[in-house]
Amino acid sequence: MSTTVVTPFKHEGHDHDHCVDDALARAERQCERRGVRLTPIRRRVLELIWRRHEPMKAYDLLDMLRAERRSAAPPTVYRALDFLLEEGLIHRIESLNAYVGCGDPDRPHVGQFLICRHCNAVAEMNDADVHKVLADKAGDLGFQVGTQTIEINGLCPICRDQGHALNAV
Amino acid sequence: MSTTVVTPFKHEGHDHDHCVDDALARAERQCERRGVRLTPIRRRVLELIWRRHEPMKAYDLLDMLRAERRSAAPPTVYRALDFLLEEGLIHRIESLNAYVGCGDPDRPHVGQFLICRHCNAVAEMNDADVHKVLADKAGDLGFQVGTQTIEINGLCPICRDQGHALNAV
DNA sequence: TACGACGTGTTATATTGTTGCACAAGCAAG
DNA sequence: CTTGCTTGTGCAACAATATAACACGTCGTA
Repeated sequence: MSTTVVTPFKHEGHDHDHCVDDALARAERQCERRGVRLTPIRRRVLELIWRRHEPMKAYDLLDMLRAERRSAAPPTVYRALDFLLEEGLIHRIESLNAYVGCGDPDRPHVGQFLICRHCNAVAEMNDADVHKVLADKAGDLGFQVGTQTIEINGLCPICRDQGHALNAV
Repeated sequence: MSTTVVTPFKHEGHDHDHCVDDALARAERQCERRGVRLTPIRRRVLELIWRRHEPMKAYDLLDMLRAERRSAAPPTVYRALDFLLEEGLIHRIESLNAYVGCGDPDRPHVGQFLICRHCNAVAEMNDADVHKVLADKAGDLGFQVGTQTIEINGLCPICRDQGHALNAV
């Protein structure tokens, strides 16, 4: 089984406070190791992203930031996001213009995302088979693969079990 | 081999006029069959997209439209794009906010795109193995797959052969 | 003819992301 | 410690992408 579940769906009963604290602690350790600064703004943005455990839009983050920091403006948020992306602490979901926390920031990687169209939950996989079959097929066409953007829209286990259907977006 | 190359890279020596005319003729036939109207605006937008054979941005299309139709405004372009997307005549590249022609509009499908970071050329694959491995892996996690967004950034055969490197974006 | 569906024109607005410059905070060399 | 460098932040404006709302026109058809 080559699947690594980097960030699972937020299942019922998971201790979300703990999950967020964990992510922040990991981020702090990693930044220290790398000699980069997880400043209060950057830390707060990362926390806001993890708190919701679903893709967060830049301007939603901005609104939240503004509630506690009068000076917050678009560049405030985008700079923090750029830093967090750079350090691998978050990923950008292209199909949503939104950002999610990364459960495994240590190694640089691109994620393979499963996005629930009903509840917006996101899980991140990192599956070597997926990566390989894409790289092989692209290679057959003479294409040299750089970064893969893979975003699957559908229904998460919980929403599926609740009888929500794919066709009704 | 489960790979279908829906739209190949524009290789040297390919007769681009013919390629564009073909795409337009196919589009016309398909719209007629379906009883929908490929109006002059819609046809022109489709033609502009095919002409360049690379991802086209909405506002670039708008600028071109405006050159020949004074009344063109953002809704003019976006309505045409919506129609063309709906009919499967073009695809949207999420990671670029751009649009490309589809070489096989007949059957509804989502494409798997190879995008050259050097020359911006795009090829569309539609590979059943890729689709299946993703669906299987997602299924293992209890996720029901709806639509797949797959966009691979890298180097097309020509740019690769010319010695361009991946790391230099 | 009258109606209804569809396509377009027009204006305004919403959403998402960037540039440029000034200032402040942390840090290292002398 | 202080000078100077690098990095982070404040702030104002702007650029790029996309949608809303409503009026009007065209065309097929009852």
